[in-house]
Parts: sequence; C-alpha cells; structure tokens
Amino acid sequence: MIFPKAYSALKEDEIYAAWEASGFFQPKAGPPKTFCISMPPPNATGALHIGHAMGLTLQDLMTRYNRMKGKASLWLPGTDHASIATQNKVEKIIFEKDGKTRHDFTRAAFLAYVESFVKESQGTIRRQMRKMGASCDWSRERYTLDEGLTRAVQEVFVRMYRDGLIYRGDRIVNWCPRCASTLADDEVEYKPTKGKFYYFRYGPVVIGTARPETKFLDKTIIVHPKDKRYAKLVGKTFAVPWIDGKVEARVIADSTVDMEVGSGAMTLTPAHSFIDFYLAQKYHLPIIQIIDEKGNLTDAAGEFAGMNAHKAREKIVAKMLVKGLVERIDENYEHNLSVCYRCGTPIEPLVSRQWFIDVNHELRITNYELRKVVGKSRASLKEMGIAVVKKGAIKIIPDRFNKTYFHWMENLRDWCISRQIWFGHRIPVWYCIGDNKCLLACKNPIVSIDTPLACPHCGSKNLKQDPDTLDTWFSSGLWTFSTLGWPEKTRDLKQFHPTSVMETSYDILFFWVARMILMSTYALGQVPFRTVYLHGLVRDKLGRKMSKSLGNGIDPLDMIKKFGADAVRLSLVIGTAPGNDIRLYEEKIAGYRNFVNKVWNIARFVLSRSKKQEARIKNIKMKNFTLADHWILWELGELVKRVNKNLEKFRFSAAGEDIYEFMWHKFADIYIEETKREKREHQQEILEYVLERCLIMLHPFVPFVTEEIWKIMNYELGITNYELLIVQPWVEKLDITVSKARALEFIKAREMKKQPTLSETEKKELKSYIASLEARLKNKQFLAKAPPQVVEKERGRLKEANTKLTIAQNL
RNA sequence: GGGCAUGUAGCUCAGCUUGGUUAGAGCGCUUGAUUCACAUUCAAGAGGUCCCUGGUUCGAGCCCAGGCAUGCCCACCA
Repeated sequence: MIFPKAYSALKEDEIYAAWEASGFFQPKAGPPKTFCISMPPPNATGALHIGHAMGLTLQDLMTRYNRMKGKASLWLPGTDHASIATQNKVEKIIFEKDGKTRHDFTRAAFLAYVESFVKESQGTIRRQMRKMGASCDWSRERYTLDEGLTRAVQEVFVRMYRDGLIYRGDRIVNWCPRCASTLADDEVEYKPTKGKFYYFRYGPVVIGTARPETKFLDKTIIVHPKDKRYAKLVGKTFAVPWIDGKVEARVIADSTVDMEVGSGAMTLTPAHSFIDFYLAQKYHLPIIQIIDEKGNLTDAAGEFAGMNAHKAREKIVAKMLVKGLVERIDENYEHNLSVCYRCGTPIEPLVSRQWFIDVNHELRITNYELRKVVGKSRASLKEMGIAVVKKGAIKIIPDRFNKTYFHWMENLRDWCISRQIWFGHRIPVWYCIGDNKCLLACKNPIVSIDTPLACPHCGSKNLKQDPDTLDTWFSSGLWTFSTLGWPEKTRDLKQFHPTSVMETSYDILFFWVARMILMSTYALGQVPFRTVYLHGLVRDKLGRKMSKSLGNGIDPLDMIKKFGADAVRLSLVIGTAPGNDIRLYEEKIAGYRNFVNKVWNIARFVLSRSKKQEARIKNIKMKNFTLADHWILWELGELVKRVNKNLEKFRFSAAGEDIYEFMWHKFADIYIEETKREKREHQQEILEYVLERCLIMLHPFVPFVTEEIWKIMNYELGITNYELLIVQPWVEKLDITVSKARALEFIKAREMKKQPTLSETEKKELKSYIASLEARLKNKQFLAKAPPQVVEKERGRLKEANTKLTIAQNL
C-alpha cells in the first residue's frame, strides 16, 4: 500500500463514503445504553458558516466518542424552515430578479417557489455537513415543515388550546411594519439612536415623550404614590387643552412610575407602549389604536389620519407649538430604538388580535417524574421551565448561564405565536363565516388537526382557515421529540428521549433552548435533554464578529479545501472553552494541519518497521523493558486517565490538547527518537500498541486521518477482515501496568543529560532557589501547617537542586 | 439601570474546579541542524510588575473585597 510522505486531505470524501456505506451512523440495535443528540437544525435557506462548523465538530466528537464506548448512538440531523428569515430571503431574490413582490403571486405559487429554493439549499447543507465529517444518521433526517413534524405542531397546538394554554386575544405586540408581522419579545433588538425628546404642557403637569404622534388620546396622568410634587393631584380630574381640543384627564398614582425619569409624571398611551398597556389593563382604561398595521395614523389622529406616523411627527409638534403646548425640546436625546432583528425596521408596539401561549396558566402534571422535580401537582409552563433546571434535571454548561436562564424565564410574558407571513405552519384554526344561524356559538373558532367539513354549531360549510402561520420557534421547540416520531409512540422516542446533550450556541439560549424546555415538559412531561452545552461565537483574529459587510468571514469549505477537515475541526475544539467566544484565523488552522501531518508520519514510521503477516499485538507483557519503555507506557496510562476524565466532564479542549502533547512531544520527539538509537526486541510491539491507542482516542477529534491510518495499519499487518476505526472499542484504561518509579527515573536521567553545565548566572539562580527552599523548610509555621506531602515534595526539590548544583560544580 | 464574562510572553490562549515545582503551550522572533517517518521537521534560546490596590494565609496568577479596562446579555422610545 502506498504511504505518501505527507497526508492528503483529498482522501476525506472517500473515507466518508466508506463510513456512510458501513451503516455505522445508524445506532446499533443491541446496547441498552444510549446516546442521542438532536442536531440544531440550520436554516434551510443558507450555507453553513464557521459557527455551524464548530457545532458540528463538537456534536460529532461526542457522538463518535459515545459510539466507540459501545452505546447505541444517534445524532439526528435536519433543517429548519425558519419562516420569516426564509420568506424575507426569497422575497428579496424575487424582487431583485423580476421586481416583483409576493403579492404578485398567489399564496400557493409563492410557497411552491420557496419550497424549490429550500430543496436546493438543503442539498448544499448536506454536502457541507459531510465535508465536516459529521457522523449523523441521514436515514432519520428531518425538516421542520415535513409531514410528520407538521402533524406534531398541529397536535401540540390543539392540545394546548384545549388545556387553556393557547388563547386568542387583543394584546400589545411587537409589530414590524416592513415584515407586516408580529415578532416575539426576543426577536426585537435595540439600537442606540439619537433623537428628539419633547416636553409638553399637559394640564397641571409637564410630560416627556419621544413619540408625540401616539399621544392624541392620552387621558390619564400617572405619578408615583410617594411623589410629593403631585400628591395633591391624585384622584382629581382636569380639563386639559390638548392636540384636538380639550380632554378630560384623570390622575392616578402607581408605583411603577419612576420619579427620577423626566418630570416624574407621565400620560398613558395604552395601545402603543408595553408598560402603558399593562397599566391600562390594571385600571380598566380604554385601549384605542392610534397607529395601524401599516404604520399609519388612524382616525383617532383627526386631521392627521392616514399619514405615516413617523412622518407626521413634526407636523403634529408644529400644531402643538402653535397651541402653546410645547414646553421645550431636547435635541440630543439618546435612547435605544427597538428594531426588527430580521430587517432592522423600527418596531411599532401596537394592539392586535393574535394567538398567545399563556405561560402562567396552571396545569395538572400527570408525569410522575416531572411532578417530583417540580414538587407539586399543578404548575405553569414558566414554573416547570424553572424547576427542571433548578432541580438539576437539566444541566447547563457552563453553569453561569443558569442565572441568565432563570432571569429570562422569570420575566417571561405570554408568547405571541401568530405571524402574518405565508411561509410556515398554518394555524390549525377555522372560523365560521357561514349562515350565522347561531351567531353566538359560531364565534368560537374551530381548532382541529383535520380540516373541518362544516361548522359544528350551525352546519355551514362556509369556513375560513386562519390566514396566519406559527412562529418558527413553535416548531423548533418540538424538535427533540417531533423528530423522533411524536405524537406516535415510536421506538425511537422511547429509546432516545430525553436526548443526552443539546449542543448549541449561547446566543439562542432564549430563542430555542428555553422554548424546547417549555414545549417538551408540556407535551411529554419530560425534559428535552439532560445536558445543555453552549459554545461561543467564532470571531476573527481581532475579535470582531464575522460578517459579510466586513468581509472577515472564514468559509469552512475554503478552509477544508486548504487544510483538511481534520485540521479545521481541531482549530475549533482546542483552545476553546464552553460559553467563551474564540478567535479563528488561518495560521491557527495551519498549525493543526501540521499536527495531522505529524500523526500521519508517526504512523508511517511505526508501520514501516512492522513485520507483515504478523497478527497485531493486542496485549504486551513486561519483558526486559527499558526505562524508556516504562516511561512511555506510564505516560500513555496517565494520558488515558486524563482524556477519559476530561471527555466525561465535557472538557474537549483539554482532552485534545493532552493527546496532541503526548503524541508529538512525548511519543514522537522522545520515545521514537530513542528507538532509533537502540533497536530492541519488544520495541515494535510497544510502538504499535501506543499508536493504536492514540488512534482510537484521537478519532473523535480527527476522524479522517485516523481512519485512513487504521486502514493502512491493518493492511500492513495483513489483517483483511477488520472493522472500521469508527466502531473500535474505546480505550477506557490500559491493559498493562508499568513501574512509575522506572518512568520517573527515565525523566530524571534525561534531565541530567540535558543540563550538565551551568553558566555562572544559572548557578547563582540555582543557589538562591536552594536558599529559598531551605528557608521555607526551616519555617516552623510552614512545617506545622502545610500538609506532609507538600513538605516532602519541597524536601525532594531541595535534594534535587543540590545534586544538580554539585554536578555542575564538579564539571 | 441590572447582570455576566474577560484581563497571564509581541500575538492567540492554557493554568484558577482542590492555594504549594524556579508560571506553560502554539504562532512569531534569534541561533543551529538536511541523505535517516515528517522542513507541514528537529535541537537550543530570548521573551512575563500573571490589570491595579488592599485583605485572608506559613504560602496567592489562583481565594475575598474594592477599583480600572474591554466585550457581551437583559431592561428601557416617560
């Protein structure tokens, strides 16, 4: 077999094909122990970026490790339809190509176009995942919009509606006028903006606002109950000259008001501010819309009706100036403007009739395990979500994100789930617009999985489905179990849920991880996963976020082409800590490419000396071992212990670094060099023994090169019916023990050989070191309080230093 | 305003869980080595007030308190 001088990553596709053909990506049938990761589904619209590559690497590492440990291991891949993101993207393409908008198409025609686009992208994504070496089970691949998952979505919706968790209501929502849709609270971003801040005379008080155009119908003044300045006003009503004539204004005291802000008094704009909306509900005040879904002023704005709200602002202020209502204007007001996270358009909070999930509604918990965790038989979604993490049913790595998670959960408001876009899961709700024989009952929506044929109340066949679709996170919230076949009681579901690990980026902790916890505890009474491992963001060498506009992005495929997938994988694992961002650049990847080549050449050296047609040595016995033999095997044993411990604790970086250090700087630089000097009987056995164990431990990190070496190794040893490395049993511990004392002797002998002579300054340094050790060993408090092992160690060090000095002085 | 993280060699980062070696690695830099598995290599070397101040301790890069710097998250258009 040809063993080229340098490892060529060109082999990778071939190796991947062999794995795929072997069927080992599918979980084994036998073992009772299982391991499962649901792959976070990338948006079906795009190419994978380096952040995905990092996730794939870590997930693949865990899957391969557990597979080699003999567990039935499933890594389930898939893609997400990503409703708003995809629709926006396709709309943009259509517009750029033909100058058309989606409204130039029928809904069905538009959706067909989107689907064809998605199909194409999915193909690209699959190819990229294969390039990374992802050992996921392609036979179980899912898509959030496929038939089974759609069924799961409908099932959960209907159940939640029947349980009183889903309701339709007129509530204040985040509205994006450009997307013409609602957004969830966490889909809103904040952008620092400079603007004008207006102070208006409003009867007895002065109020401040950045949005005069919403203030037409303000009729309530709110002050803090302890605010002495306004105490006399509370409870009274005033006739206040306002934009369109006089209004009757009432003064209310409520402690949500911050006395320090502005004038300490504010007026309520119930329909266009979240706080005001809740206060209006609390005091049963009328809620009237001033701005409509297009961002235009309603009839409530009188002469300004129909104008774009933002554009009308200055005209309204001009009118108020004339009427003498303007106290002053702060021109340099800095505040955070809320914008749509998809398109950057300023958000318009407004009241709208939408579907919501009630996160505070109490439910009976039927699952015994969950009831034990929650500690009571009834709880709200919010309480369940908090309890499962607090009680350790779910462990988040790194644990500092617990705090963030709790804070978010505790402040969670009802989740608006309806979106006014076309691409997504249609809301399984129909309205009777028929004969109105029984007007009252027909007002109840028909919530059903199957399309109803007739109104259950009046029998009319004139039904209309709700035009809206569901928030994309509704379906991805079901991902861990919908992909396993739920609501059917499948074997996969029983075997693999709860899944073992959720590995994802910390920036979607709220969007997705929290939603999965809510949905899974509700629908299954089970947590979706036992462990959440959060990785950081990949940044450029200067610590900047990678972006198209900066042009500082690193395309994983380019890097794979240049350095090989193994090198790319290592660069994303070693030197990274969970939850911390990492900096990535070509030199780093090149460094790991060098290591991959080193591994290749170690194998080349070891195997070039191998005797053909000889069975591979699985066990070796201690026979006339040299100090070096003792040493390398002892070091290997220590390495195995550390690697296992680190992998169990999700410290992938430490494990990888250890193997790197051992193979390059101990095995290659020292032991292999030693064998060149002196050829002995059992050397070859030891070389092969160490190499084999290293290949196994290294495989989850660098699957391609290790598998290729494995193939050549078996060929060289004349073994034809071997199993692929991907399913070799993991190295739990060494089946040989050597003398630690001999190993340490080897290290000492090397050190003595290395530094026989010392310069004058080095001698001086050594002397002062000896002096400091002696002083410490004479210190009574040290001797009294330090643990005996530490004292012993210090004595040893002193002895060693003295010997060294003596040798140096005698030379 | 609330919270979190980070600060160690020129650069990128380990080490902090459990305080105890003369503080480590990779890249870069300096010097040397080429028929020997690998120049995608090897050997040797230079390079550090472990952000600052104080405290606890026989002993602090590590623990505690305060501060400085940087980055991120949440809240907020009164």
